[in-house]
This record gives sequence, C-alpha cells and structure tokens, in this order.
Amino acid sequence: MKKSNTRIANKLKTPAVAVDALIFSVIKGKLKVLLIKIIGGPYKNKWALPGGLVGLKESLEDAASRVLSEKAGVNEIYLEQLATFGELNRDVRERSVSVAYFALVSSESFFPKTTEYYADIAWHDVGRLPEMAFDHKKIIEYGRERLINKLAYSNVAYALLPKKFVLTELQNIYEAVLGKKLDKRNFRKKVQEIKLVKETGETRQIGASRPAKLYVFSERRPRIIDIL
Amino acid sequence: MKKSNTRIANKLKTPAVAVDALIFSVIKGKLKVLLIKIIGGPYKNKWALPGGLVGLKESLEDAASRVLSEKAGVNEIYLEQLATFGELNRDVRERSVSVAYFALVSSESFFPKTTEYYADIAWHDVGRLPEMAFDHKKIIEYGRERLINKLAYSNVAYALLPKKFVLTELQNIYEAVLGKKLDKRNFRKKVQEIKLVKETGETRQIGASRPAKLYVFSERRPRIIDIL
DNA sequence: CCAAAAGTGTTTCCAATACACCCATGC
DNA sequence: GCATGGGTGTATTGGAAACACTTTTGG
Repeated sequence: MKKSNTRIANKLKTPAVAVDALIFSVIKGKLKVLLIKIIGGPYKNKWALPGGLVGLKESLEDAASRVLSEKAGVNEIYLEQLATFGELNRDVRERSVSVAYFALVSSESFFPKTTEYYADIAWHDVGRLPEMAFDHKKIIEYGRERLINKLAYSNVAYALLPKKFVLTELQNIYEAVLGKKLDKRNFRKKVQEIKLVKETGETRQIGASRPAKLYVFSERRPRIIDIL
Repeated sequence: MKKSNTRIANKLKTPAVAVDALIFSVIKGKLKVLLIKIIGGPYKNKWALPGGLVGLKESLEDAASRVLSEKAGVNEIYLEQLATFGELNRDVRERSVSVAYFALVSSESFFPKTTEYYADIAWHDVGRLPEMAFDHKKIIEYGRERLINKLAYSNVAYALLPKKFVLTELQNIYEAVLGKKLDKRNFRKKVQEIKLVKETGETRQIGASRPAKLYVFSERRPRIIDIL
C-alpha cells in the first residue's frame, strides 16, 4: 500500500526489483538445480540462479517467464512464486529485493546451453552446491522444502516427467526429492487409487527385462490431492 | 539476480516496492482482518490493508514491522511473509509490487485507533469485505487460505490468543478460521496428546457455570506439528 | 536357464471419527 | 433445583505401513 498522494509526488526511492528462477529437475535419480556462472563484477565466477530485473511494463510472473526463456531457454513449464528476499546486504552492488520463482522441468525436455551472458550454465546437485553469489543458497534451500511439501499434497510431479512415463520413473522422482526410499507396492497402490495417473495401453522396454506399462498423468495442471 | 554490471550502470527502472500487512484476529467467533479507509486520491474512501513503501535502508521484514507499528499500533506479533503481488494494473497511480505480510494478533492485545493518515480503521469480517482498493481483496483471500493451512500443521494459534486461555476459546479459534464445528472431545484429546498446550493450575469462571481450567501454549514460537 | 526390472495382495496397527452423559457453580 | 458451560471415555472404521514372491523378456 502506498496511500497518500504526497508519497508518490515525493517519489520516495525503493529497492530495485528482480526475479530469480529456481529451476528444478530430477536427473539420474538426483534432484538438480540449474545455475549460471557469473562473468564479471564482484561476483565474478560465482554461481547464481538465472535472474533479471523486472521492467515497468511486465508483471512479476511475466518477468519470471521471460528470464526462464531468455536466460535458460526454458518454455512451458510449471512456474509458481516462491518468496521474496529482501535483506539489506543480499547484493553488494545495490539495494534490491528478489522475487524468487520456482520452476519444474522434465530433464528430457531441454538441455542448458551457455550463452554470451554467462561463463557457464549447468545442473547442480542440490545436495552439493558450489560457492554461490547473493543469498541464492538460502533461496535454493527454501525452494527445496517447498518442493518436498508440494509433492506430498499435489500432482506437480507431472512437471518433472515427460508426458509418458513408467511408474518406476515416477517413484524415482519422489525418492530423489524426498531423499528416501519408498515401498514399491504401497506407492503403486496409492497413485492408482487416487487416480493420479492412468494407463496408456502402451508399454516400453529397456534392456532385457519385462516391458513396463506407460502411464500419463490424469491431469497435467496443478491439482491438490494427498499422496504421501 | 541482476548479473552484468552494465545493468546497474544503466539504472534500469523497476517497480516501486511496498509492503502490505494482513492482520488477522478472531473476535467474537469471527475471523477478522484489520483495514484502513483511505483519505484521498483515486482510492478515496475505499478500504485497504495498512501498508507503505519500503525504504532503501530497511529490510522487507523491518518495513513490515514498521508499518504494523506505525499504521496499526501493533507490536510483538506473529509475522511472516505471505506473497508478492505484482500485476501491472494493481495500483493505478504508479507501477508497484507489494510484498504482503501475514500477521496474527490476539483481539485482547490491542484496539485499533484512527490516525491522521486514514479516514477510519476497523476490523472487518473476512466473509463480508467492503469495497476495497488495489488488489487487496485477492491478498486477503490468499492469506485466509494460508491461515487455514497453518492452523492445521502448526501451533500458530498461540498468536491469536492471550497467554492464558481456556480450551473452548482455543476451539473457537479453530472453528472460526476453518468455518466448521469440531467435536469437543476429539479436539481436547488431540491438543493434549500432542502437547500443544499445558495446564496452568489456574481456573477462570464466567457467569454461573463451572470454572474452566486455564491453559498456556507449550511453546509460543512457530513450530510444525499435525493438529487436524 | 539366468539376469533384470515389472508387477502384484494381505495383514497389522494406529489414528481419526462418532457419539452422550455427568460435573461444578450461581442464582 | 435449574440453567450454564466445563469436562470426560469407548467403540468403530479406514488408511498407512510392513512385507516377498511371480512374471516377462533378452541373451
């Protein structure tokens, strides 16, 4: 709220507004986050979340989508706001607040490419983060907790998988995020019981073993339902 | 994130940053929110959440505490960030983003007073909101959902009650927020079982009925635990 | 016939729910 | 003695968790 008009006339200075994108994926059974390596300035060679300032003519969510697309080459993914970080010393260069967004992608859906803006871009294991710029380590930790919670009471796992998948892959997503093994029978019973997924009729075979049934999510949009 | 230094040199303009305070309390069995009535400008005589711009030398949380104290006379209460709202048209006067904070107070702990800055200040029933400025109706609805969830998996109810209280009052808090009746025996069994509260040994009597035991919360700081 | 991953049911246990009467007090 | 709110226990049910073997395929 900014209530009296004098406030506006005064043009009281407020912090700069940025968005940061926390892009999660599960790759080879590990929870990963996409990071870029900063080229210059006081944070040179430090890793950071892809981000950018918010323009006057774009909403926060639009800014987050833009950053995702421009800086990481990611489109059409699950995106939601995580939280806003605004400690005084979070950026040594200028006072800023950052609205962190939380994104989920299927590892099959894209491969990061380095751009001219960054020294590097890569998936990092959330359990073993490199030295990071700003307060980004804190943001990632916060996001991870959110992800753990969301898996338990929503169907967002769909965003971490390709359209068609086998139940073992779905279970691997859960195990990677939660960091613990789940019982195969109970897991399968549950996801079918609550109609989280449905059979496609197709199967897929990898190597010399019994072909697995391919499933799709019953609904590929956020939905609240108890899973764990 | 704002990565390359040229960004900073350019001083790219970003939206103004404000904080809004969503102050909830349960009064006479109803969930209420504290609103102020705007004195002038395009939103004259509309109701809104207490709020204000964020200074360059204060963190977001400090700004929220300041607003709470200056604009609503509230101190020492439960405060957490809710979400940040940044649609293009949320404020007709200038482009702004608002970081909404979520506060809980005991209705005994303070009584709102009108200040020179506002035409009025009052508790409003969350179920019957007046016409409101900005996107504040949306913020309140969002906050209410957060509150419902938090009551279910945390002990934040302590912030809605005075230090000592009787179990019926605690149950009333839950019923007012959830909007449904709970079973008295099951409710009491549960809150004692999980050690949410403990007896003080004192009692309190109102009118001509059996005196009720006074309880306190085992812990008056946020704690995660399953209640419902 | 062996290796590799897929698939499948039953039992046990605990927590959530439903439910109705007696108690202490003031007037 | 009656009106008012305070306080208490048990039986039932449903979901969570534990648990091991058979199936299908390729080589």
